[in-house]
Amino acid sequence: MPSGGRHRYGAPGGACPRRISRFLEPCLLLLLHFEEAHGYDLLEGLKQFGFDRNPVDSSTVYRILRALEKQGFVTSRWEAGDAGPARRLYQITEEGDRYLSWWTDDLRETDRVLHHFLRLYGEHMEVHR
Amino acid sequence: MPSGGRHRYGAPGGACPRRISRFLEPCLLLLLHFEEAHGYDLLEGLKQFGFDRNPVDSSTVYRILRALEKQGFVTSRWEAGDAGPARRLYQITEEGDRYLSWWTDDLRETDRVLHHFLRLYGEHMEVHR
DNA sequence: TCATCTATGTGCACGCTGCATATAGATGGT
DNA sequence: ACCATCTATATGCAGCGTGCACATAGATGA
Repeated sequence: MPSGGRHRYGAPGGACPRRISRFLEPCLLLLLHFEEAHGYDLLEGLKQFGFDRNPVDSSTVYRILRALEKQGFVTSRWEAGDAGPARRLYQITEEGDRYLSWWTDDLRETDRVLHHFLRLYGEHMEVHR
Repeated sequence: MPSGGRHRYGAPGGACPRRISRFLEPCLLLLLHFEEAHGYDLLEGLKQFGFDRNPVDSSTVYRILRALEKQGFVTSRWEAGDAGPARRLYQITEEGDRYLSWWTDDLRETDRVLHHFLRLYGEHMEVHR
């Protein structure tokens, strides 16, 4: 469920209903807080955040990284490839740290709302069949 | 934070980064599982789901309700207004019940992913300052 | 030479959603 | 009678996020 055809408003296909809007952004920042990395590897690191079932599109990742750089949340430098083509190595900035912290607070609020919904659903369904 | 100007990718303003994509849909279905209601009152009921800080736009609610009806997840009938204009009274269907159940499973998955992120963040930040 | 893998990027189209606006019956004040 | 206001539903438009198709290009191996 939803079983068959693709319909708007509530079917996997197109945008996934599961995903939190712009969730990729804090995930990338967290991964970069662990260690500097380049986009191609970040794609791997993202899998643990539920992006294995619903794989991430690489173009989206690169676009977010460029946007984050434009806003000063990360910096990048070209790394000459000893194996393979050149690649951007991304690094989080102090402002990026703060932005990640803000994002996390925001996600905690999302979590609260989500719990409210799930608790309400559970309590209600306990009674009504 | 984010402090000043409006920038894409991570600022309240425009779409709220907090919100789960299409979250209104399961909220409306849950409220309708409690009892039949019309759109204008559902706007009130939504406030408990974090839509008080970031108020819901009524047009969005009405559009979702019509879409849900089109797909057979809810039905509506006109109720002659003894006070005020006529209004649609919405009722969830059995298929709507199943759809809500599917949505809830999906939100539980979101919850797991969210917890993974928050736990990782917490553990990491415990060490690194 | 050519397919393939690594790595990054652009163009386009579609869905979700907020804002402005339209419609219209009912209510109440001047 | 007129007009503002509240209730209630709905449409048009525009912007953002994002997936898909495709482009680019260096390196590797058959």
